[in-house]
Formats: sequence, structure tokens, C-alpha cells
Amino acid sequence: MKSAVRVRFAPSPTGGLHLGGVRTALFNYLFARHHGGTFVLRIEDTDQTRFVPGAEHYILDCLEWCGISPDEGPHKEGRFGPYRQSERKSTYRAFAEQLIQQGHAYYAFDTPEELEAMRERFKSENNPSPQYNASIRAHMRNSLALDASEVERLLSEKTPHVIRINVPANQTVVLHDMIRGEVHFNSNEVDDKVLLKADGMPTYHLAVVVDDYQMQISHAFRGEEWLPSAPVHLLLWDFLGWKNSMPQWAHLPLILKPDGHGKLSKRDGDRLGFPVFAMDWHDPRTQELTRGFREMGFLPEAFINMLALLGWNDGSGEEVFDRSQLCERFSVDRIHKGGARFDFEKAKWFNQEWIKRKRDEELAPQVCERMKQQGIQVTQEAITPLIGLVKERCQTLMDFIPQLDYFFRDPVSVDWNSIRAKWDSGKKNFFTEWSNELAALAEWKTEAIEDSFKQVAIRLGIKPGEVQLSLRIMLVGGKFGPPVFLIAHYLQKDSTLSRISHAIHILDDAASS
RNA sequence: GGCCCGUUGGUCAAUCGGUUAAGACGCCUCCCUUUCACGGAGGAAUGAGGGGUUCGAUUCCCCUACGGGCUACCA
Repeated sequence: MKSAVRVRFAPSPTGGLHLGGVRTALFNYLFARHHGGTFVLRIEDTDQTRFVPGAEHYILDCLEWCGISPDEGPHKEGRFGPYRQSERKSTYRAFAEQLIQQGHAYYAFDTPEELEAMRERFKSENNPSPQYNASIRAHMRNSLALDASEVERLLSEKTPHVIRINVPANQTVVLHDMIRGEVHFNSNEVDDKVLLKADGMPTYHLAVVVDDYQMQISHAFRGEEWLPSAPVHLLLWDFLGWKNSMPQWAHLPLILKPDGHGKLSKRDGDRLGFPVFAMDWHDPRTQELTRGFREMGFLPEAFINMLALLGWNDGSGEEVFDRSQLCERFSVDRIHKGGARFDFEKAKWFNQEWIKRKRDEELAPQVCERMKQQGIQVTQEAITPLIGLVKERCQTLMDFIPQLDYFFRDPVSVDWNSIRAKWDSGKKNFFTEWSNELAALAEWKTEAIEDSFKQVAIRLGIKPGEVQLSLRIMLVGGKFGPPVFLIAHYLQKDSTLSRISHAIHILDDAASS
């Protein structure tokens, strides 16, 4: 009786794709791959007021960047399309009507104002947000409370109306969650959710059930914030007579703010200086640009690795996994129940691990691109051999820029103070002497450069170590980077000499003034 | 307020009744290196509280506290 594994990621195209969304997509993907199943993308665009052009395409791009592209979706029609709920609009109404015939739903003609008035009227200290439920629906304008003839009239006059679920009283609805086990709900606490809106579109509640059924979804992963509405969905699966086809549910733990309280939001990223969206999101309405992990210099391998370990682990103590390892090791019973705080430091560590693991040639194109964006004249060929020199110093792709910049142009800023403190005629003499030696050097090789440096130092009675930091600052601009003689080697003779002589002038001027 | 979920170091977390309560990030010290990193060796730091169950509870149950989610014709 075991059917094929089919899972879906069902975002609504309302803006950038959040970390938590990507993780839900990822867990779906990993589960599907682990079980040889199918990963479906369904666009939940039933709220026309929140629709944002470009968002769907952006979501697809994010998933592709992460390497977790869906097997079916609006981009890749399968046997279960269409994959946009707006394009499935016509299918929902019939099910809503069917529920009415069976007494499991009813028409409601209440206007937004009337609903507001109801909430005001029944609001109390003990019940600040009254629900549209068994005790209240008798007081409202719906097909359960009104005369049949009146309902007939309202309908024939095309009075705007919605269809609500008729939640039975005094029932215990039991959810069997793959992560949380049994969760019990009392139907008296569940309100008569709108199933079909006045504009004819279904709400999430109806659409998720109809679509999961029609798309033959076997396992449904979603965020924990959906747990409270699970009984509505369970009831619908039952009412529609599809109980035996219902997917197994898994409510994922939330990703929380690093500080303070609540679930992680885009605002936290803005506030704390880290990305929350997978990729840059440019809001077409507000023109606002929100930075993404990709543009901040993260590798997709690191991004999904980090996300996979947020709320799940394989118990081995290992943490760095590539996509295929994740697919292999993923299992629902090792998903956590509790929410996990997002830690940007750890995210950067994952990225650094992945940068170290990547071959220089793989990194080169992206690093090259980023340097060009900064106006630095570079080529992939020139950069590739340098990447290995600096990559263990980089946590993001952006870190390569300052690490590589000085190889291609004179340092933009120089930490003169670090040299000046101990600058004297002896040192000036040393660098002048050494420059002459370098100029005459036959072979521009790292070892030869270093040898000559040491020889001149010894000849002048200076410890090589005492002038090495000065040299580094002259060439690099600061106290960082690979071994200094290696840098001189890559810099070539002319640049090396010119930076040294430029430094001597600067330091001399400062000394004489 | 109500309903639901959760709770091991600062953070991610292992443990599925018996451990000196792993490991990782971050932090600190030292080594390597006259830069910064990488690497290596150490260190500080954890079972929310109270009741049970049990020979024995971090592990099972209950209560409390705390945290979170939901409470729309949004998903």
C-alpha cells in the first residue's frame, strides 16, 4: 500500500525567499532524494493583493542557486499541473460546494464591517479575539442561520459571500506528526475558517488540501507556525473523503532571531548586518534592495549545509556535508522539535570550510567577477594561482577582494603608523641598499628575494625580522596576507621596487617635517 | 486571554534510564609563524525549578516557570 514519495514546497510569491523558506524547501528536497521521490514546487498565489511580480522567478532562481531545483513546478510541467494556484482557481469552487451539500460548509454573507462588529461585540477580557465558531455563527448572516429563501435570494442577487467550513462541536482531532508525534485539538477551539473567498479564490486552507490531494503529495513539510491550523486541514481531508490519501505531516521547528525573541525576519538581518534572503531581492514596488547570501559572498554548498544543520543533525558529530551526503543521511526522525537560533558566525564558518574545500579554479570566476565590480583590473588567469595563497584567510567571497587587491594595484591605504614608530636611518639605509640588490637580481624567485633580504640585513647588522613587517606594510598596506616574499615574487620586480621607494619617500618626508 | 508547540553551555547540539554529560561555532591560553590566517595543544562554559515513577533520572510522567507559534476573505 506504499505509494511513491511526493513532496512539495509551496511558497507564496510575495517577496524575497527567506532562510526558513529555503530550509523548508531543502528538507523537502533531501527527503525526496533520500527516498527516490519527487520534489514539487507549487506557487501559492491565491492572495491577489499580495502578489509581487518577479517573485516566482526569483524563488526558482534561489532554488537553482542552492542546487535544489524542483522536479515539477510552473517551470517544468509534470502530470499534476498547473502548479500555480491562481491557474487552478476553477477546481476549488466545486469542492467547496460539495462540502456545502454535505453540510460541512456554508455560505457566509457577512461583510468585513460586520465581522469587525462581531469581534467588537463578543470581545472580552477573557477572549480578546472571538472566533467565528459554533456559538457565534448562529448570530451571523450565513446559510446556517438564515432562512433558505433568504439565502436563495442573496445568492441569486450575487451578494458577495464566502464559504466557511462548518467545524463540528466537541470533537477531538488528532494529528500524527512525524516530528511531534500525536497532537490533540479540541474542535471547539477551531474556528470556521474561510475556505473560498469572495473573489472566488480559495484560501490556503482549502487549496492546500485540494492540491496536496490532486498532486498526490505523500509527505507534507511546513513550518511550525502552521500547527494551529492543522485541525482545519485534517477535518477537510476527512470531509472530502480523502482521509486515506492524506500525506504524513511534519511541522518543522522555527528559525529564531540570534538575539531577542521571535522568529527570524528580514528586519533582523537589516538590523544585525547579515543576510536573511538567499539572494538579493529587489522589491519592484518599493525599489528597496535586500542583500542575499549569494551576493554577500556565500557559496551555495555552505548555505545549504548550514541550513540543513539548523534543526537537524545526523548524530555523527560531523558537520560538513555536500548535497549528496545530506541526501544520503537525512532522516525525519532526527529533526529537532525546538526552534533554533540563527548564528551568523557559524554560517561564516561553514562558508570558510567550503571555500577551503573548493579548488582554486572553481573559485576564480566568482572572485574575478567581484573584483571587477570593485573596479580592479584582473583576469581569471592572473587570479587563479593567487587564490590558493589567500583562501584560508577568507570567510566569504568578498574577503578575497582586500586579500587580492594589492597584487593588482598599489595599496589603497597603508598603515604607515606601524612602520613609522620604529623607522630610523638604519632601516632607511637597509631598504635603500636592498633595493639596489633587488634591481640587480638575475632571477625573480621567492627564495632569491628572501636570501638577498637576509644577506643585506646581516651585512648591515640588522635582524631580518626587524624589517620584515615594514616590508610587508610597504607592499601590502597592512598586517595581513601570505608570506611576504611570496608576495614580492608575484608582484614582480618593478612593483616591488616602486612600492619600497615610494615608502621611503613618505617616511622621510614625515621624519624631516 | 485562549489553544498549540517547545526547554542540555552564549549559539548549534550528542545522549534514545546507568557517561568523568560528546562534538562544533564563538571566547581565552599556549605552540607554529617576527603579518593575518590555517593547523596543533589546552581552558572556561550546559541538563529552568519542583514533585513523582525507578535500585538509578538529562532521559519517562505531572505541575510551575520561561520561550515561541497561532488566534485575517495572509500565507
